Amino acid sequence: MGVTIYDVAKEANVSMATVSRVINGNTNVKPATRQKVLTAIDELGFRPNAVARGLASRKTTSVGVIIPDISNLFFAELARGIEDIASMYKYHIILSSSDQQKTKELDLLDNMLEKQVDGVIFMGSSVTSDHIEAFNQANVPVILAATVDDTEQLPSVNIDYYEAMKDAVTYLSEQMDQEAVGFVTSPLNAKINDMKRQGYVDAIKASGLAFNEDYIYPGDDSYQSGLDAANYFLKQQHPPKAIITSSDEMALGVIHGAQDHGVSVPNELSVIGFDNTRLANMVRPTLTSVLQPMYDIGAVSMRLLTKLLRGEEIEQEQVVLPHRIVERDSTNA
Amino acid sequence: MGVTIYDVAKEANVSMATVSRVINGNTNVKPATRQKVLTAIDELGFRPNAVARGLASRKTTSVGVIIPDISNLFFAELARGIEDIASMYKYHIILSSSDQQKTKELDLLDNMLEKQVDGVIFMGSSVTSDHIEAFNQANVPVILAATVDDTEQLPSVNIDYYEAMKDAVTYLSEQMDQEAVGFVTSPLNAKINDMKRQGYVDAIKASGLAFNEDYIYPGDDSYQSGLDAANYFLKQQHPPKAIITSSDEMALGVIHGAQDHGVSVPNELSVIGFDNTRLANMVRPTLTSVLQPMYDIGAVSMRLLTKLLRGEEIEQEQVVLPHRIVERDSTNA
DNA sequence: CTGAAAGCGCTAACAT
DNA sequence: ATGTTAGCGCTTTCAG
Repeated sequence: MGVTIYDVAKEANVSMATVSRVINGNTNVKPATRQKVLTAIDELGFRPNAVARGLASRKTTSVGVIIPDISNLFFAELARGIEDIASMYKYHIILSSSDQQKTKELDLLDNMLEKQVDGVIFMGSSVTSDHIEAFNQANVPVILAATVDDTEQLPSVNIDYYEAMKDAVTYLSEQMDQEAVGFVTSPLNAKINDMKRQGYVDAIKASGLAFNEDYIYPGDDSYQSGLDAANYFLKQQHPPKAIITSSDEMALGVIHGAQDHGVSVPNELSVIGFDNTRLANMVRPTLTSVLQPMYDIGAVSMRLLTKLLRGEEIEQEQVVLPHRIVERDSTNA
Repeated sequence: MGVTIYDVAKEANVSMATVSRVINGNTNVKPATRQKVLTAIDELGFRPNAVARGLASRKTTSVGVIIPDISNLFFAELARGIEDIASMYKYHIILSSSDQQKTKELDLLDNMLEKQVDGVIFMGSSVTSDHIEAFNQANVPVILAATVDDTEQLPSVNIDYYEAMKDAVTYLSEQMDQEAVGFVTSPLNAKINDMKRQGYVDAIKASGLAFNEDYIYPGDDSYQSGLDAANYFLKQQHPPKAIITSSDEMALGVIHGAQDHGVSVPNELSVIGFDNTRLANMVRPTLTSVLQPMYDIGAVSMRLLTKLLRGEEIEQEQVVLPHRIVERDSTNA
């Protein structure tokens, strides 16, 4: 624009320091002076230059968000949670999609650090030692959202994927009496997928069933791979009587795939999704799903970051949010 | 971090000006010198401070994106288009959701301008004169994406909503012989909704049908309002034989609502959605929909912005992208 | 091809 | 309560 703090100072007959105090809400300003300055600001249409402020104060009030794919419903919801809390605390979001590519993730981090973000929220497929090193080098807090790191060195917000999956399988097997349960995995987050898989295996065994590798289908998180999974399972000699998927979108695929095979859900096949996105209500039969509070994960991550940024007390750096099964019509209650 | 251009200069035995030249790719540097500097940068782990750069150069290589709601599939897709092109041109995105609230939109714009964004992409419900004024005051280019402004004062990227809706209704009435067509509106963008509505009315009249206000149901863009719309229409004495909605999500609602009433789609009722989101494939019957290229709208908007920013030649500031009807199983072809 | 010096617009001691 | 004075880390003339 051109109008600076200096112009305002002249207009209001004060020093630039006083103007600075006013725009920063410093209390040490006589009300009359403040008013004079405010008037001048208004008349001149002064807008403080956040870049200059950032340089002088070494704080930018902006945080970087690295997300696998903003067009994915799951992450978009999470992003919204981050955003709402960020704006509540007057932070801005610099948002970039990484497509889960490690190089891109690291590059984005670097770019964001160049922009002097005050902190970073990271969502990604896996946290390698390269990641950890980069995060440590960052000199600003980094928080993992819906992303697991074995070493637990970084603050993070997640649900207990192992228990969640175990609960889901148990829920299913309780109503089915020793019937096979299929599992459609997702490559989205390597570690999380491992935890889910382990939960699945343990629950299967706990319910007295034999674990069978054939009952695991590697999905890619898309609707189409749900369709494919249904096809895969239903062509087996002893198809599972229930299928649990790693995401709702794949669950819809499974349901429709089953219906295409003339298999009725939930009578002949129970299906349970994961995440409890809005999709769960947008299918017939409606989808039973493991609720993962995406919005909350985002919101809590951002809240945690603000605490770190303001030096507030942190009780727990590894936050585990509750999950639960939301029963709908794709399973027999 | 602490390591500055000055440290690098000392380490490489050159002046900071030379270091600056190297990191800016200025050609006027002897290869040997460049190499020395590069080595020093590497050894010291120097990371240029984009904030300082921004202050000195008056360019931040970041653009503001004001979006109604990032968790909405439609906008998320659009955002992805923006992002991909932005990252291709080395721009960063500052992203904020406005929930279509005018005050919030204007506030966000202001904040982004304080951050000295080089340009803005705006998506919103309506462009009032206050908006126009604010945009003009901005001193950086503002582009409307999937957002219509009557006055055509601002560069924008859209489809022809009027024609698109007209096409959809014509498509429907051609296969139905004088049957009524219902329309579920959306409040998302006031002006766009008007255009769609006008397209609907004109097409109805053109096909020799009488226009009937009862055949328009005011939706709110949610799945639930699609359900409600189906309920509303099917309880009428002469229910429409086809329904066109302003979004795919509402169309799913209509389909399921109809099925709940025992009405078969498409045999007894044709349904056509709008936007052709991924949702269109995730329902049975699959949904015929008017394709609106969200990703492209985002991508083209961002590309247009980069042109404006680099002073490149612009042929047309009001870009109208093509639409078309994607036929699936919710209508009788 | 390289260096010196003057800012960019603001914050943050330090004075007064 | 208010003013003065250094920078923040970099770009950008202007010299040479």
